[in-house]
Amino acid sequence: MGAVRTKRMPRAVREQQMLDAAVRIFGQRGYMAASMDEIAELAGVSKPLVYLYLNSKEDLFTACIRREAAALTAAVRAAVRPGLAADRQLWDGLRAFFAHTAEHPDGWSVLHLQARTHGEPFAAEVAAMRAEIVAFVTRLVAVAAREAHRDPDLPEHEVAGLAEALVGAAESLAAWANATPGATARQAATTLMNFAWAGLGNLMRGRMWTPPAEAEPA
Amino acid sequence: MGAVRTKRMPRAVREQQMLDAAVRIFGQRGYMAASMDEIAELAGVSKPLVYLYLNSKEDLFTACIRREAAALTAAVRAAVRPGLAADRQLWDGLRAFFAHTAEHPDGWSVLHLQARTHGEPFAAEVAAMRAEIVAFVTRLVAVAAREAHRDPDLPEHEVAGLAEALVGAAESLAAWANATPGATARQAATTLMNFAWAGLGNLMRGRMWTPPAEAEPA
Amino acid sequence: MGAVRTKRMPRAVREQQMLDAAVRIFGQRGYMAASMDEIAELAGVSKPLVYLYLNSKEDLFTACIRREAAALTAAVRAAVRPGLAADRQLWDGLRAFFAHTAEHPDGWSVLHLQARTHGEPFAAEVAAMRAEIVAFVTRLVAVAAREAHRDPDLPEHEVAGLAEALVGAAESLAAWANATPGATARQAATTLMNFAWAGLGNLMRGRMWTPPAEAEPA
Amino acid sequence: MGAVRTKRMPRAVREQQMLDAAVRIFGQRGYMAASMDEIAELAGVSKPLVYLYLNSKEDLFTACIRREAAALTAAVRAAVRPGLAADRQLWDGLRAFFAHTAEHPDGWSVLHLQARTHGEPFAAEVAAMRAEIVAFVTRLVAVAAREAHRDPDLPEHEVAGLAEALVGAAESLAAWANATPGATARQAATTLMNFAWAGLGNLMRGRMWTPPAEAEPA
DNA sequence: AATGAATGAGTCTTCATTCAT
DNA sequence: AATGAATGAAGACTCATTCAT
Repeated sequence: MGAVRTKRMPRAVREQQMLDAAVRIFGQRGYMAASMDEIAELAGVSKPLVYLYLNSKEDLFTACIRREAAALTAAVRAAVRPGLAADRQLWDGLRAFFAHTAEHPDGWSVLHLQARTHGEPFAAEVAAMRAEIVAFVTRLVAVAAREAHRDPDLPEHEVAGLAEALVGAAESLAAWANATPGATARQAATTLMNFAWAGLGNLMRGRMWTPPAEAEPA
Repeated sequence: MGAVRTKRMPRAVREQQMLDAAVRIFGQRGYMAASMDEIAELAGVSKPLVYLYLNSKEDLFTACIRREAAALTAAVRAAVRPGLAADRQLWDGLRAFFAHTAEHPDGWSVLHLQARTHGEPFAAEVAAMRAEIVAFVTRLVAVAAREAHRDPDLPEHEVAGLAEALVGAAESLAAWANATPGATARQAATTLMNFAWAGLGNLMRGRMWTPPAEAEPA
Repeated sequence: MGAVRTKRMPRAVREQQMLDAAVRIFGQRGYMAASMDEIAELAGVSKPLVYLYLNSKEDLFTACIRREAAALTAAVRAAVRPGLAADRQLWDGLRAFFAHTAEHPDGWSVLHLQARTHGEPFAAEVAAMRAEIVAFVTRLVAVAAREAHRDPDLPEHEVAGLAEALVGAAESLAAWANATPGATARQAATTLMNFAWAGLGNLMRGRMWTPPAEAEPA
Repeated sequence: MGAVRTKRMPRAVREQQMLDAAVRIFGQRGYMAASMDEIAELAGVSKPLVYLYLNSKEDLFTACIRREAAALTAAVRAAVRPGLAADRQLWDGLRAFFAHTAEHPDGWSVLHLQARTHGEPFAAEVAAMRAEIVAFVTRLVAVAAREAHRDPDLPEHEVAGLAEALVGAAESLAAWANATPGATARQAATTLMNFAWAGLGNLMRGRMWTPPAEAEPA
């Protein structure tokens, strides 16, 4: 079942094989349920070699997270052309995001599910990547506001919430798109653009939804 | 740290104590990392008693999921008054949702993070609850469409995607609101209503965002 | 599955119910694998009552062995009429033995298998019963020798070995007869009489089998 | 009490050490009462190594049964020379059998007592070996019948019962010889030959023991 | 006469990790 | 560059046994 035990490879190559195996196992079993034995076997190496190159289970998991985070952000970045209109940038980024997560379900599981389920060492790693993405989205919103000639009155933390909601919706849709047979990356992106961009547009034009006045005790 | 060992309680009471402890440990450590020893100690009972009443780690986890799912849906249902306008219903539901998750972070962690990270027995349990909520949201969207005199042309699976995105955004915001110091349930709900309802409103009026025509090879 | 929980019975009756259950469980699962829980449930009583009446697992097992041993020897004794010819006595005893073991397979399992598999406290109990039976057989052999007018030159320990072999063969045939569909107690007894009595007869008449002279080193 | 912890041995050697220890513990304590801890300590290894090589308690026990069964049949087979007369073959086989069981009491306990006391996985293993031995004895009886010019009228299942009785008697005598201080393998074999061969001889010549005619109701 | 509530101690099993080559 | 041999530590689960009523 494990990869054929090919002998004598340069370190860099072996490391990638190990990370490939680890991402697959971690993504499918979860961090705790994954066993170093299984990873080593799938990688086609002996366990001591895994330890020699990657030190420990924690380090190995961290390396997986970093590699997959880098791959995901790289995919998104490559798809976005800074010169274009804000909505076009968002659209391109979303499509790249959905496409990448669909093509790398184990990597996405590692980032979205597994890493967040286990304490600080790992969650922080993903938080960093997520912050980068949220920042990117926030920039787009700002640009859009400028394009719409809106006074920059949208309160700071309101924008943060919006970006958070958008990213959260995207993450959720990624899982949904992966699980739903007919759904494609393009459809998911369209749905989200409809849902989000229109809402954002309204906000830009100052049309906000107003909560009902309540006479609440307590 | 463990609860004081109070002696001789009726079974029903002890079971709740155990579930309380289990939700806390599972929520904080995750399913695999949680140890039955720790749960028993926190519950103030011996391990055999936990097994006598709850059978196994799996069954205990399932019981936690069920209890927390029931509590969450009950909280939301109690807040929504069916006679009111659709946006008001959504608003009330969202506030209850954010308030409940904020007050029960471990329960929310169990439902949102831990249960989904581990295979079918558990994920299915949460999926059932989620389906219920998505159905509720979908109904509201339908009502809104009727109120807006829109022809029921919104394609079926488009609506499913929208509801999915809305729920996903809400889930994401819940985590964000819990982690961000100044954020309150009310704010999170406001942000989401602005983001979502306005977008939905546009859709209802037929103003959709159109993807750019592309000349894509392959 | 357990007996119906009938309330308030005199102690003697309850004890028999418990022993019935215990013999069944011990006979089927073995001493170690049997659990007091299962025994109590099958007996239709709570566990503390079992302990109140029978003290401990060891004592319970010993009580089972004693009861079943007594029942078996009683059955054999009842079948044998001391006045008759030796071969007739053996024949009657064997038939009773095979019949009883066939009717009480769990009891026989307790005596023949389970009790011998676990250390001294229990093995001794069965050894006592077995000694009684061997003594009975030995007496019959002596009678037969007298009837055949043989000088009582058969060496003491040779007789012991013979009786041992006969009893061993009987025990073995009991298991075989229980496991073999068509076999009856009568057939098993006939086979054994043919096998044994003829051999004994020869011995009585001084026709022994002589081992080949060997020039063995070491 | 545990063997000295000798370091770094090839797997095959370690496995034998483990089996040695396991046979001893299983033979003395029984399958259930034996603890993997004790076996590992007696073998002079850590418990994980036992699991690494032998997988589980069940597998370890099965391995013990197989090894001891193979050793016993090998010992008997080596002693029997097919060209010789039937009684000589039986005599040689019996002596080898008694000698082997006397020299390997724990192995014999595993085969005769422990393996049969626990359910199908193990009992079947021993049954196979026993069947082989019974078949061997049956062949000898057939040869003897031919040598005695007897018409092959002995009914099939009568022969089966006879072989069963003979083997059972041998098994029983083995335990008796082991437990009785003065008894030797040679004596046990002599006793059994006298007991059995003479009886068989009579049968061959058609002198069977006839059960008394009975007027049995039902 | 009888039981619901409770536990100390032990069992099998697995895992991350290292040493010697 | 790579591995066969080995283990300390821990985790899920069970069991015989006892209180308090």
